[in-house]
Amino acid sequence: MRLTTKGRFAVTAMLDLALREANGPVTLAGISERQHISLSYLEQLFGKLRRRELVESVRGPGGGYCLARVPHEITVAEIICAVDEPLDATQCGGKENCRDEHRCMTHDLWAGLNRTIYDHLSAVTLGKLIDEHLAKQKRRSDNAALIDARGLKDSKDPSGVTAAH
Amino acid sequence: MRLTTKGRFAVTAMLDLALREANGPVTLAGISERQHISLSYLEQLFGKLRRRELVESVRGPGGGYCLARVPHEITVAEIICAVDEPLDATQCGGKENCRDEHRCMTHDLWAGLNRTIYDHLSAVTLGKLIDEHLAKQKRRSDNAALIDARGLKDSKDPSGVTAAH
DNA sequence: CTTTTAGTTGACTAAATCAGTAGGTTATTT
DNA sequence: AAATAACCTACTGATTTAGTCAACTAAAAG
Repeated sequence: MRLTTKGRFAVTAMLDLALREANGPVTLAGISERQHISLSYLEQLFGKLRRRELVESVRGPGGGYCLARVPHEITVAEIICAVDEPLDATQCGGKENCRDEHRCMTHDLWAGLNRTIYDHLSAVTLGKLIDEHLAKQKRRSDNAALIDARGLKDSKDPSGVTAAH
Repeated sequence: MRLTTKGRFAVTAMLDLALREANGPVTLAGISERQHISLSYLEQLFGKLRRRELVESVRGPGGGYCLARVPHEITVAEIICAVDEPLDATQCGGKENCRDEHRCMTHDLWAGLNRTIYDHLSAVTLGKLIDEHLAKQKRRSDNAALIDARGLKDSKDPSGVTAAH
């Protein structure tokens, strides 16, 4: 399992999608605007996410993407694996080539390490991230209500998921 | 924290070093041969490892590298961080640029994820890896002794850390 | 003192990946 | 028919990866 910005972009985009899909399909153009990720790059990422059946697409006007499963059944590990092409941790390239007496020393080492990281990221679902995000939202708005007791709210972005640069 | 083959090479090399340093300094040429990592690439990696004070060098004949600390005090996280240049997880580049109402959505997400992975890899020390490796060695040799009760041993590599391609 | 060993440094390279651009096509709604 | 938005391919510049090459310094052995 490899960890780069690519996977992070994908998780960010999926989180944006998850937070908004209640109102129907979410367009990539919208995600692109809110999260400041280029549209074409998103198209590439969502092509992979769709092929891995993490999202479903709806074409035409009013179309966009929806999650293919409920947020609590989509893990961060799945998202990252979908977009980051695999990394052959062992230089023997998987398992076949180690044909000396014992497998190359790093084999079990990396297999174990990969497992560890993968398990950890598998324990984190989109649903969990949403819950955390909303909890934070709530804390913030409670706080704001306390400080500014009058509450002059005219927010056009009630979900509060617009990226701040 | 980023995870690529570069960090894995470094950990592999450090493990080879740790398993052999009892007999004095270990040369990069030796590690190169055993683990099939190019000498020049190892030189680059060990330059960084030395600057981060994870290893110490001894020049001249009989020289090579030693661990700067005991194996149980060197973590996999340290090794990876030493060779992999850092990855600004949040596209706002750390913490300054998020100057809208709230920080960019991914900020806490990635900060938390980074922390998680880092903590996990910080819990794994070279010493631990050595113990696991030796335990595996022992199981294997016990097994071999059972199967081949005569024991025709003329191994030139008692440590058994030579990479199998 | 010379030679050999082995680390140290810097410049350079081919290949791969990252992030994005451009330009088109298909499907669906209005 | 026009507009929308997914889908697809090819291309690009920048960075990273993994590695080569060459010159240098420090220390030991002869």
